[in-house]
Amino acid sequence: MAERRKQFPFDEFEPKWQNHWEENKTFSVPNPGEAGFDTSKPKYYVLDMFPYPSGSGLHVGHPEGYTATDIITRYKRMNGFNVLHPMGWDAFGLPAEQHAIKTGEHPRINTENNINNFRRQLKSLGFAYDWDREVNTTDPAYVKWTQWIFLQLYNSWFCEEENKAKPISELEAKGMSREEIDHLRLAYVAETPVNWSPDLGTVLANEEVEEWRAKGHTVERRPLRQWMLRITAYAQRLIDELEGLDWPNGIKLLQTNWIGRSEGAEVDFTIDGEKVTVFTTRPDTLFGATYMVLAPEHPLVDKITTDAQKTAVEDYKKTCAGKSDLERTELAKEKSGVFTGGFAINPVNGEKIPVWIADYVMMSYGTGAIMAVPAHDDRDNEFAEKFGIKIIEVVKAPEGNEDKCFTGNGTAVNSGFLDGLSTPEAKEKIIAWLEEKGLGKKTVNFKLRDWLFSRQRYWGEPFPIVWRDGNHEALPESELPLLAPELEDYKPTGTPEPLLSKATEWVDLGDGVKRETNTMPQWGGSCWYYLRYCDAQNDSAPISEEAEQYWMAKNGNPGGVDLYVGGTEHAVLHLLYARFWHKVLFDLGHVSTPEPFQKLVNQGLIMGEDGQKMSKSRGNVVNPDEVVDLYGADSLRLYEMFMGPLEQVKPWSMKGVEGVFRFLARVWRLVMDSNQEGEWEFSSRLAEIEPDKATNKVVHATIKKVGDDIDAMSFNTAISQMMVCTNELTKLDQLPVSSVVTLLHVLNPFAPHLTEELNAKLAVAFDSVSADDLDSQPWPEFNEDFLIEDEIEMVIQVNGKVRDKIMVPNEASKEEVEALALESGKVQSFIEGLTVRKVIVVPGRLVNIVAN
RNA sequence: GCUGGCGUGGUGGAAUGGUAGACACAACAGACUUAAAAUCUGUUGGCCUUCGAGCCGUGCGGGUUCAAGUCCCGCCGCCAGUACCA
Repeated sequence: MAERRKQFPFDEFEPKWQNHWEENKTFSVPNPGEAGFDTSKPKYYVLDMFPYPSGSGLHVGHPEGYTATDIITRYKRMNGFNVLHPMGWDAFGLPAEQHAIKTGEHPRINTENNINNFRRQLKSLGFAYDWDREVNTTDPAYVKWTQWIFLQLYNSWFCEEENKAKPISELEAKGMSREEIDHLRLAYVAETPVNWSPDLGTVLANEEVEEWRAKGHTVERRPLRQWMLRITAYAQRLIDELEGLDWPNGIKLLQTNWIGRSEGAEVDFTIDGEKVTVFTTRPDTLFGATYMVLAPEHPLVDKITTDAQKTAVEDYKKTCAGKSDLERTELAKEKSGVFTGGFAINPVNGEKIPVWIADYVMMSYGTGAIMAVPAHDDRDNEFAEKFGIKIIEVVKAPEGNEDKCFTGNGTAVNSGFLDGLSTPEAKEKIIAWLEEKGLGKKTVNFKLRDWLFSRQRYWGEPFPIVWRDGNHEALPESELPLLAPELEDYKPTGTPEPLLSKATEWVDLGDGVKRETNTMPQWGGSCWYYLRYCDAQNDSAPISEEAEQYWMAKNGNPGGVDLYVGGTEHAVLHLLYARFWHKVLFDLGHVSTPEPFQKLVNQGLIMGEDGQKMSKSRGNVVNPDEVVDLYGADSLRLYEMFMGPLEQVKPWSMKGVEGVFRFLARVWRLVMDSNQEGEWEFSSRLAEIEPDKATNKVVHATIKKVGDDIDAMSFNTAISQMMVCTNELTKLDQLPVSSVVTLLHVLNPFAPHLTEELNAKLAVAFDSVSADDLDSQPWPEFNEDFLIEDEIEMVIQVNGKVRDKIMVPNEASKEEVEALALESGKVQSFIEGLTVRKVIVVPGRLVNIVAN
């Protein structure tokens, strides 16, 4: 480690101010009805995506978003808002369970240790969190309400007519049977194929598979009985209600595509008198369907396969079943399939077309059967060419299109009564025709699948469910939280039997009643933590009505949280799941907004100095503790904001940290100098004098720009303006105290320790300086008058090229400016012999003389 | 393949259609110092120069405009996400 050269004593005053904030609970904010709550202030809710407290501690990527929200928090406080800015821990998770398997120690212990380390690190950065509202998803008091919300889902169904969730009790009142009701619940049990890892002892979400495989674990595909959440019921609302949110377009698009709405039609074909329904987005190409493909798992396959094809079909089905979805796509370079021997009848023209099975058709989407139109679908085209199936053109491409297989909109041909119609017209007409004949109907399909919600882990919320006579039953609210019992060992069972099944006493309730042994995934706790922060200590409800209505108030927008900052990795998972839960809670009347997060900002990844993604194996990971030790928390905060735009991916540079460190040292030296003995004393340049014009100008321009830039979350440019201001002040022989204090004010949200320290020192020596902490004082106002200059420099262009610069009086009219410009000697030499055609004057900026 | 995003000095980056390169890093030169560090000052896109200036320059090729890094069209490259979704 390099020798520390202390240019200012950050290692003394940073811990001092952190203790001061902690002791005074400076950043704790009361709820409505509590002592000290100021009803006159508007609210502002600034939220960070809470971290998983991993064993390796904070990464420099964490403080990037956290510093951004911290600046906003401090700035909004200074502008008169009640600001809610909390932090907590997404603490369930596989790593803690892995640790438990290795050591036999309860995962809670490891989790607590990691949380303590994370909390210490965050506090060492001086963030303005309200630590009284700290939330931990593994805390029994929190688990209780996660399970309570699950029961809300369990006890609800989705009413299609009203397009919202409603209580199950309504169905019971109608006299519906238990079986009918169980088919409608938002939380239900179903047998589905899942990613099962025997050595991890759990199923994994699709997106988790790669990560664990890379670490050497095996993952296989097998059908299991699982808890599912009916997120598909909300598919349309999850798309439509993105509309009013202030989110990056890319994220909205990602969610929209993930949900994957496609409009089309279901069309009924017949095979040996048996009806087969296909889904297509291009019903207008029905005349071009030259074969049909069924998914290998399609229930009709066995029925229609002829004896001659039986062996081939059976073999093909076996090959497909042995492949995971992943392998199925990895090996997807070449189309494969087998003819069943059966023929389907095309309802539009009575033609007999061969029926194939192929793995490019998925049982899980649409109807698991397609009509193949090789002339106008790339996949069908590839397949037909490989197997020599007829290709009939039924859409004429627009003039000039040379595509081998045209998939766009054109004009219908070879299509009987559709001929001559444009694609949209043809779609409409054929759908009307099918509906009239009872051969099909307009349909909407979504890619989104219901959410597989159970895991076989230990370290997760147990389901508050018991089984009696083969039926599931909810635990009464009074029995929550239901906590997992301690286990002798946490080793996986090796079978898909959940780990909790080892706790036989806990599971077996007598009389044949048994507990559900699956646990919830980590997403459960993170789906509603932003609500819990509003009322973190409440033990009679997840959140009180009053707290919800204040902190999650709409203020004219659909979302309750005013600003949510975090990484893009949660674009479709957490952000979709949380929206879904929120909508259910909204439908049931527990929350007052249809959306949880109004404004979303994604911070960009911080790369290593080598431009590669930071990773232990590359050895390019930067530890924030080390940076704080060498340069202080303010330097780390400031550097992360100065690197570039928040949303952008950018590489770390220790030299860059030194740069902002030098800047903070310059600010320090505005106030403090070191004397012969090396002790700090007040700078002799400081004086309680009126700033001159130039000083006022730069200081007030800084107030304005920093405020505007914080609003726009353009922190890097705000910092550069403060650097400009500091450089100007450094040049002065006599330094007005008021100007220095103003600079400290605007710098405070960025570098709170240094600025509070200097302000406190100045307050002792100068009567004009308030002894109050900067964070409790209002944001300084700028005076527009100071920004106006008597003379402004204007650029003179001839034919768009800069030829001269002149000073003109501020109040000069366009005509006067034009005259002055034309008088310029340099301009004269460039327009000599030319005719001036036009003169454009942009007030305060430039003059462009057009001549030829 | 598809969908997004992005291409500006040696580097990170700045620029309501209006002076391209703010601010910072690195580099070089100088001041201070016995010396180094720290600090301060200056230079730093390229070409050319008679030292006044001039010419070129924001991935490439076109276009719109008095004026384009910025808007439009067509390419090329990089990054991210996604993948047989009918």
